[in-house]
Amino acid sequence: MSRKASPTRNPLLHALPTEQAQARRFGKARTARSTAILEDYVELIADLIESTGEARATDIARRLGVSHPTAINTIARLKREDLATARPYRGIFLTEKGEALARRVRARHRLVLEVLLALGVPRETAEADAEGIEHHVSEGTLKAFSEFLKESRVKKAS
Amino acid sequence: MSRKASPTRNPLLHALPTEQAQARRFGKARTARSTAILEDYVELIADLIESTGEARATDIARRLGVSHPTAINTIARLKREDLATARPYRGIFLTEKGEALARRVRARHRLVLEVLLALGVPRETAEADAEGIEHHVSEGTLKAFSEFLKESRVKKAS
DNA sequence: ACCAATATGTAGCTCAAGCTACAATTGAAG
DNA sequence: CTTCAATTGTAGCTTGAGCTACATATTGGT
Repeated sequence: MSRKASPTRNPLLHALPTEQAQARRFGKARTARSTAILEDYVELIADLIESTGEARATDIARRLGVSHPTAINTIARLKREDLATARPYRGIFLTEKGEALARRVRARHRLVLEVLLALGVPRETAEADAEGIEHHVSEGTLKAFSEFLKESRVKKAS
Repeated sequence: MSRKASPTRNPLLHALPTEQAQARRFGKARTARSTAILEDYVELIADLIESTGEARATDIARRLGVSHPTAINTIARLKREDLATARPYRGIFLTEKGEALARRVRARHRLVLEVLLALGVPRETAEADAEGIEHHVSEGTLKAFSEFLKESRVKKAS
């Protein structure tokens, strides 16, 4: 095998991105993956507090479909990252930072869901896919999404 | 704290999904996250073989932005899952199963990218976000996406 | 034919996220 | 006020994905 530093051997058809560009993209995706779980928890905690008045570990675990120790471990990580607070046998609360993140995440989630629906994705499919997609939607894409929705609402109104 | 099995305490505003439904969705997202990496590797290997004639471990590592042992470990996982083959110091090849996955993944990737572009997302942003989003786009959503593209092409032609 | 650079492989670590099994605490109902 | 079911917490394991450091193999150039 060649020893040269990966010489792109071929002027090719649908050209690969440069190594650097591609590595940057994959890196972003990796970061998004690792924050996705924190975002899910924060969003869910906010939802639970808003709708039921409290966020309890078991409810979180059940809604995420994981065991309660898993939930507790991740909540510990939330505390480490200063996103949530919890004292033994009391409920879970969001810090200011956590609240701020929750607001951003929920707004993004709603927008992604609306776009999927506007594109004709069936409701249940859209709800499911949005759960995964949302974490990978950057500011730039969000912007385009809300523009698109604005337009498509105008069109519908006419 | 109550001992009752999470009684939804409140007839609420933008109602939470049921526990089961939500757990199902989060479960899907978790599965997607764990297969995302395999998909990335398979897609990249296919691209490398097509454009340079071979897929070498270092190139894969560099393009993913990870160390080469990480790449080698993951390639070992690909072998375990019967997606790729590799003999010591020879390049990496896809099995039939791997090729099939690569075809699906690349088609999905292209479609997601096109949709983002059609929605007005700037190219570089779209390329980056697609890398993360693609893994969470189900068949149903894909179908809607290709319908949408068909329509928007028709409109543009008029 | 050799040597040095590159590529590949191996060892051994960290961390996050999942799990099961068990212990401790709480609080509602009797 | 006791009891007991539910909740919460703890211990200890597995697996995947990342890393660094080191060892071995390959190969192009001299």
